Amino acid sequence: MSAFSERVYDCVRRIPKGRITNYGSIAVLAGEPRAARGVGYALSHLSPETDVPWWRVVNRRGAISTSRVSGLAQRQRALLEREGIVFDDRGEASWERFAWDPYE
DNA sequence: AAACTGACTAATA
DNA sequence: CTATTAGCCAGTT
Repeated sequence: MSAFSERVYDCVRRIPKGRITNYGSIAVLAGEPRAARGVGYALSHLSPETDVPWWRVVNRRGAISTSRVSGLAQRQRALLEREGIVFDDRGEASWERFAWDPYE
């Protein structure tokens, strides 16, 4: 496991319940501001029993980015709604309202 | 070492 | 608004 992935997982673990963030922010916190894709790749290889709340990470629009994996998007949305996140008609969450501020 | 892939973004048309 | 292009990084082949 690379140091970058370790930092990514550590940052994701810091996301409070009921909040969401995007891949780019995680990349910044991990020390690589342009590694959004790397973040996505790292999260896609997590073990089923991991303690990392990967479902709190969505794309820049506040929508589920796991569309490419069958069934996963639906599961992620269910997990988020279970924590209080609300999705609109377009399947997007209110970024202004649920975004995680790492400095709080 | 080079080419490919992928749960990304920003800029452009 | 959507579609396309091009950059970006990590990990695999």
